[in-house]
Amino acid sequence: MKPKSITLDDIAKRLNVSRVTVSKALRGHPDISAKTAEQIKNLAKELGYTPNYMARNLSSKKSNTLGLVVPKIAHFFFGSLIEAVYDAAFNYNYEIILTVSQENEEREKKHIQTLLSMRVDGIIISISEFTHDVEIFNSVKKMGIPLVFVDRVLDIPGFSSVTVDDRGGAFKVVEHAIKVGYKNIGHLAGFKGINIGDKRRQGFEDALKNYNIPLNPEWVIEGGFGEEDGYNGFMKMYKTGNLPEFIFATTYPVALGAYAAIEDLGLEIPKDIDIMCFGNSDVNRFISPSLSCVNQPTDKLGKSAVETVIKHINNPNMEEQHIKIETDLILRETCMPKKGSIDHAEMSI
Amino acid sequence: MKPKSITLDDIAKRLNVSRVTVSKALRGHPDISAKTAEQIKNLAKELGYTPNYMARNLSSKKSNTLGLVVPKIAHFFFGSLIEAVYDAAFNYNYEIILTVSQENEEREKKHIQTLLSMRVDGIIISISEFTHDVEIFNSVKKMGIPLVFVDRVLDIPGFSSVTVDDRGGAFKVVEHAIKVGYKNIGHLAGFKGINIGDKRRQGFEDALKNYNIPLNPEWVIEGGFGEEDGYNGFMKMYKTGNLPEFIFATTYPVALGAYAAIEDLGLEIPKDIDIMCFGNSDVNRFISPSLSCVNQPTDKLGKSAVETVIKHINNPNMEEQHIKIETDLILRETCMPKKGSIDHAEMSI
DNA sequence: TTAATTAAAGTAAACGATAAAGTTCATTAC
DNA sequence: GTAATGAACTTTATCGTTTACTTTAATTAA
Repeated sequence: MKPKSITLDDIAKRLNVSRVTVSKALRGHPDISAKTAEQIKNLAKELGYTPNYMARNLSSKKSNTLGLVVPKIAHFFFGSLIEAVYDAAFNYNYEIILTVSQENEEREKKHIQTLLSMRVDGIIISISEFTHDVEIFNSVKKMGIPLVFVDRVLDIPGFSSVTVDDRGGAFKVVEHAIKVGYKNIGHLAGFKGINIGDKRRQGFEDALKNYNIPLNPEWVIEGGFGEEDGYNGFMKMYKTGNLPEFIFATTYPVALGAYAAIEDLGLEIPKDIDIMCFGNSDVNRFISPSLSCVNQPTDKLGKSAVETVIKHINNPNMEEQHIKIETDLILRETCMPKKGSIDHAEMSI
Repeated sequence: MKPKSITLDDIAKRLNVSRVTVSKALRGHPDISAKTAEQIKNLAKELGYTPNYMARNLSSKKSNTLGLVVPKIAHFFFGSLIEAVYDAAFNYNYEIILTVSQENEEREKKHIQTLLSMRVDGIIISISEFTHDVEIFNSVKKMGIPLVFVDRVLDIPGFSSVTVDDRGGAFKVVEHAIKVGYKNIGHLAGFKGINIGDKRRQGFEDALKNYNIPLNPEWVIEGGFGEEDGYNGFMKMYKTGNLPEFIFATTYPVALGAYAAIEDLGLEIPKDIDIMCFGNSDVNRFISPSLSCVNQPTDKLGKSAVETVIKHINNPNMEEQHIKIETDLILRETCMPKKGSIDHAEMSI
């Protein structure tokens, strides 16, 4: 039924050499003479030999594989991040095993277990919104598998991380709004207890403080990172009867939710309320008015994360590193000193 | 240095039973008494035993793993499709190995090779725009690994496929436009030689024929599936000095490119030119005017693809199946009989 | 000439599991 | 009372590689 696949032994027998000779030849080991190596390679190709990585990895105790855990895929930021990680891994000759937690701590835990069982050489993870349990990460450490956090990190010692400068990016946004002339500034904030929520809020507060602008607690709404959160958050703020002039949204879906609420309320951007957010996306460019934001360079994030795990793999004693990637503002039609139009020069994808 | 991980033998020795007893106990095999099984499970947990899938798979010749090959990730359609495949696989207890071809035939080939070497139990693939070489697919078949095409298929015998009804979906769009009252209808078409290009164009042509509307060849521009293609395609059409009233874009990025061109030309949608496209996205909802389209139900596509490979795996003699998923129109502000507004009820993500 | 070196293999063991085929002892059947 | 059955294990073989040693014969050094 299922055709038995060609093994090293099959090739060895036909050529009257040993299994090991074939193995070495195929891997370009210098032990083997050019002539023999060529014969072997030719026959391997002819027979359609396909190496069995399970056997190889079992024997060599190396899988050349990196595990990647993300909360979701169909999201601009994570989509780009994943793509960047794949690209970088490809260049270093590593395979990626991607798993998706769907923002679910249990599922995340299960995925990490699976990756460990697959004996990946290292793990890159962006944790779910709800991840608090540290235990699984300690098991990872116990097994001696390097793990690095990317973007969404858990603050536990012994692990490297690669993040964007969330605080700095948020600071930039609010500073920009202040320079544009706004004094009444609100924040649709993310959850507390996760770095992207905390640090962005911190940047928001720091910027206000830095420019001596009072913080109105009614203008800071804590919630999740999705569209509904933005919609509900804005509605909640509106119901206080007192809106700020400008809102800093903690993610772009939150901003989009706010857009929807604003339209439903018959308000106008930027006349009645202006807005910027953390994180770029397709929609930011195309929505009207196009949405200014602070950009997280996903390519750098992904590349750096891959490089960091690989360093840990090659040097098990390396100390933890905490890499911060700088953000940059992307200015579009919202929060503009003077009105412009969509900049088609930034067209991409 | 690297802590040696716990094996079945370690557990077996401590409990003075055989390795196999431990293996069976951990897998819930009925051979083992409840008492022994519990002891074993407890010790396994205590020691932090992590099964080694490489060894397991090598021995059992089953990996419980599906390979997935897609052209890109950071694209609404593929993002959703991937998520759907992961979800479905999760429910069937299969792991997914995702690889990304970046629309590159060579890379795609390499990835398939890797998946074969990993001994995945089956492969799901959406081919790149440029894939023509059939050879690699025949090697897959020779190895007896089931492969099913999803969305973008290669027309070769012996493989199952799951696609949306591209022709039918395109037909629906054009039919809708005709019913709205348009008679001068153009098409920003995709490449020939790939099903999504050919079938969508076919649906376009069929609809015109069906309603006795002449086809103006100047209004059919062939190109790729990206934003630039849409931009350039529209510009090309514009330069003929004769625009249709309505354009059917073969993908949503093509439509977005057209939007950009239309704005650059100082034209207005839908007054000067109306438009719909094949494929939904976030941006479709948020762009102004919001973009009507025919939706590809990615959840059904993904689920069906997974189910089909698994059927092949469990029944190696099963004949090829060609599953077509029906599409549905999503009507927004473009190509509307009467003007409406963004329907926030369809908010998601 | 003889010992040391080297190139090109080969041999044996190990990697960590599972599958298939025993073994043992207590029950049950008749 | 003896054979058949079944529960609960054990033994042995195998999966397809790689790793770490050997071996062999030829080459080089002194």
